Amino acid sequence: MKRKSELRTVRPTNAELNILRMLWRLGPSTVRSVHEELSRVDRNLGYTTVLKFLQIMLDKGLVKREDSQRAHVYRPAVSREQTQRQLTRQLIDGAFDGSRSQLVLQALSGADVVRPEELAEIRALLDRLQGAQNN
Amino acid sequence: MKRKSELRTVRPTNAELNILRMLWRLGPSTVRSVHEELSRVDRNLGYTTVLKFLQIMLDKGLVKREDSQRAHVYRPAVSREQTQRQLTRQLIDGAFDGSRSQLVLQALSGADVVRPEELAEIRALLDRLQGAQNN
DNA sequence: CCGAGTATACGAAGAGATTCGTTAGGACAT
DNA sequence: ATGTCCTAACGAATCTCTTCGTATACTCGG
Repeated sequence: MKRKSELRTVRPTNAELNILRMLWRLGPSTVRSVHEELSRVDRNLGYTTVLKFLQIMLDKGLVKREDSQRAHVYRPAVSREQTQRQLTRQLIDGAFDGSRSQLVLQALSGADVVRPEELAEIRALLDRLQGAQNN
Repeated sequence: MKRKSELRTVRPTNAELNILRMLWRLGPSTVRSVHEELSRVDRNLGYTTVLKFLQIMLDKGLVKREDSQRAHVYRPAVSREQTQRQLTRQLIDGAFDGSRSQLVLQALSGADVVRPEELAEIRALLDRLQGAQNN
């Protein structure tokens, strides 16, 4: 069976997200590479399990693959940012009644350390938002 | 069967989260009330489906119930804030490589409108964070 | 050519999530 | 007492997620 029509991007499951994280970090990779990397975190995770997931994800359109070589090479078909947006939106809708800023408050209030550059970046965004609203 | 030992709070599933949202909004409610409210959003959602979920959630420790009346009254056993913390942490770990501020940036950058009070609150938090780090 | 090693493909088991149909019991008006 | 209406309880079907075992096929050194 070939991949489905995918009008919208499919939400990755937890296990799929673990694999996507690796692909985003490693770039195009064989099943073996992904498996080895994942094994660092999760010992006893089978090779064929990872293979199966990549096949499923290919079918869902979450990854692409180059199969001209014997060992197929997989790469993400969705960007990290796109996925972050998607999941963040779902969290906001599901648990924060649609309020972005409530999520921001929640995330910040739990922080103990934030790098200065990030603080600055956040402030810059706030300034832009405020500017946009005052005009 | 009575509820399990629950050392840690169980992660609510999507469907369970929908019901929790209603309970947080409505306060203690009968199955019927919850069902009616949910029906506004999701037509064709069976009454016994909601009932079943509430029973499952009772078993998981996500809700409590008062069954002295014929129509049992359910209320949340987990707070909205607690659940928001839990889910936010999972999102941060799963999709943002553990970086809180990256989530904040993501959430803010998608925003078009943020209420002034919230902006102020966010700034206040930023100030506190910055102060804590400079000392 | 053959066997060891490494790949993919496939199917299926087991757990969890979601959704109801059906059953049975209480309340109450007739 | 009986039928109607509401309620909870239960079991089960279906779907999705997660994980492998097994089969099969390619590659390369001897």
